[in-house]
Amino acid sequence: MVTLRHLAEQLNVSVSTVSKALSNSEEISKDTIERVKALADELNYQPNRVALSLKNNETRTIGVIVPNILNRFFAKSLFGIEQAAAEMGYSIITCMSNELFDKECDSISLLSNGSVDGFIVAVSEETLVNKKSQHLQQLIDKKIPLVMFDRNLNDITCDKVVIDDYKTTFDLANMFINQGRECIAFMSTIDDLNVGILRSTGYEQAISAHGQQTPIKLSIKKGLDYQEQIKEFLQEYPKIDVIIAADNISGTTAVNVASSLNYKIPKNLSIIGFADEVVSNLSVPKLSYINQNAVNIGSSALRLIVEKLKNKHLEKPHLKIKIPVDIVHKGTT
Amino acid sequence: MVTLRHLAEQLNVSVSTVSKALSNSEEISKDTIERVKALADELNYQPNRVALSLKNNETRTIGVIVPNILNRFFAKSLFGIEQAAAEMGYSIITCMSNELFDKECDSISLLSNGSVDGFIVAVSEETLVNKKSQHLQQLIDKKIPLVMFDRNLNDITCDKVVIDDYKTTFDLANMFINQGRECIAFMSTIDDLNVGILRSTGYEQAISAHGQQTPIKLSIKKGLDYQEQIKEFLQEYPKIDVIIAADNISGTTAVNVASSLNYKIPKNLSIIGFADEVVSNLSVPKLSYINQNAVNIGSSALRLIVEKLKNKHLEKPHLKIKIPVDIVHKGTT
DNA sequence: GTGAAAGCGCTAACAA
DNA sequence: TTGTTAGCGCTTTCAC
Repeated sequence: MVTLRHLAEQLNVSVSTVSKALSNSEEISKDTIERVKALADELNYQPNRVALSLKNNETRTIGVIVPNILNRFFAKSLFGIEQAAAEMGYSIITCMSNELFDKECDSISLLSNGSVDGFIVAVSEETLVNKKSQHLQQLIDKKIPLVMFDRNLNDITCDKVVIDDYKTTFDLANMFINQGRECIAFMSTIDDLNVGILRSTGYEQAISAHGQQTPIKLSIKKGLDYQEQIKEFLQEYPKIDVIIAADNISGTTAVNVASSLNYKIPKNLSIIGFADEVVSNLSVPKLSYINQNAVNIGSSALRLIVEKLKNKHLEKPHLKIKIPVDIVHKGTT
Repeated sequence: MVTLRHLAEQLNVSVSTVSKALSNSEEISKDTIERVKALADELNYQPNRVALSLKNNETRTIGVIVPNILNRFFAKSLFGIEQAAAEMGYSIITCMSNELFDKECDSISLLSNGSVDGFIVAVSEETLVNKKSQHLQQLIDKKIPLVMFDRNLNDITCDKVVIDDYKTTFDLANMFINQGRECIAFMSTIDDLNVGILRSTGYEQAISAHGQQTPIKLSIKKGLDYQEQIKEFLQEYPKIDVIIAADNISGTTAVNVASSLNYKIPKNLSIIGFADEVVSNLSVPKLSYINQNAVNIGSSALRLIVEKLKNKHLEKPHLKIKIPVDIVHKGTT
């Protein structure tokens, strides 16, 4: 690695002269600046980032902790985070909790020793279900900036980026009611998560408020065959004419299962899920979907934390940003 | 942030005493060690990682550059990398090239200034197609360890982790030939990538060697509707009784399109794709698949680079690790 | 216009 | 047993 000292020695000047020359200091003669820059270019000098971090007490790196990158929503969020980070000259260190509280704690403590300037976190299922928050509270106590997204804890006071899960399914159910649909069902693989509960409640309250229908819900179990569970559900409630799927897998699966059972979609059965363009294309007909704009969620979270870092002296109030969702009608509504 | 100096001042000892005490040095009295550790615990002291990095000239961080994390294969690879890294006490800084050469270069130069100890890279489509390799050659010249996986360049001499793409489709085609299938087709969305070409060639040579059939290939175009393209292909070649899909989207799509056209799967039409359990479950019947063991590829790459870092003084020959694939028969074969 | 020195937080050789 | 010092690579204040 080429250092300032290498340059200084070769040019017979001092390290500080080289440093100043490279930053175009007025103190240094034009001639020296040129000589220094020429050699720096030639040797492909790059200032050591670690030394700069130590000196400036900032790493320009953000720690990102997500539960599971195989979940397309988190993959997209991470994509948004990285993209925004690259634009702003930041790097991201990514850790995956695998939905485990302990791994989440380990990751946070591994990084909260100066490795990163702040954190973006979506907590694990375990953390959420057991409402554990000490590890995040510790960050706040240490005054390390924190932004939570999607999976957030009410106990923790920090900036948050979310979608309005409740309102989304509430509106959706009402939309179908207004279309004259008579048996609107709901299915979910994420019944234990706050976002899952909010989506479920939104659906339920819309149906109940209407008064003519009762909520019909399938809570899909993780270990078992999804297709079988959906098939049995459809057979148990043959009157179902709408399915609202709360996650990004069951919607597509439902379309394909229902098709194989010769349902006419969307004539006799409408299906909508939380998904995106790519997932939508995996079913015939193509799944209509709620686009959560995960990329946007991620980039908003990143910009928010960089904002906080730049104004660390100010004690700004904490924001809760709600990213709007899009309803995209394809072949199943 | 609590530093050694804080501890030292509070305890009226020197910084070096504190440092030694915390590392259980024999030089320090039991009593002092206890007092130091007690205070360190109380104040939740954590050694500053940046300072350690500067001192030791190693960051215990690996730079990971992938083309596109929304591709499930890379998401899984990244998962494997992170998991192995966490086990070995390493962090990863992730950059996404979005299949662009320039972004890839930027990421590499952003990180090759001491930010990371080494790189794990799967190059972008652009890099691959244009065979650009200067940016990677620069790493090698600087003696920064590099491991490439999946998308690798022949020009670059470094450690590599891959699967045997050619042999996989070659064997697959022969399997179907031996089953008596008479019209084996191939489809791909990745015809421009080396892995795509290898898979295509494997298929083609197996078919040609057999002599009774001619290769039938569909090169799926990115901008256009996948389902339409597959539908037209099936209608153009109604005799097709096997589809080998080279990527992780077209297999599932093909099953669902063929089902909607009333093909009897797998009786009259077998389909197999490069996919995994989760993707397989998205079609009815469930897609049979080649599991590339992406997680394993990722963790192998990580372990390989850590190995290199630990033996940086040794000039070991470069390895090319071939990760075996699994064929998983589900409902479409 | 240039250089010496201090300091970011840490470790380790050396001194006391 | 404890402390002093130097140094990792950099910036910046202060001398010259």
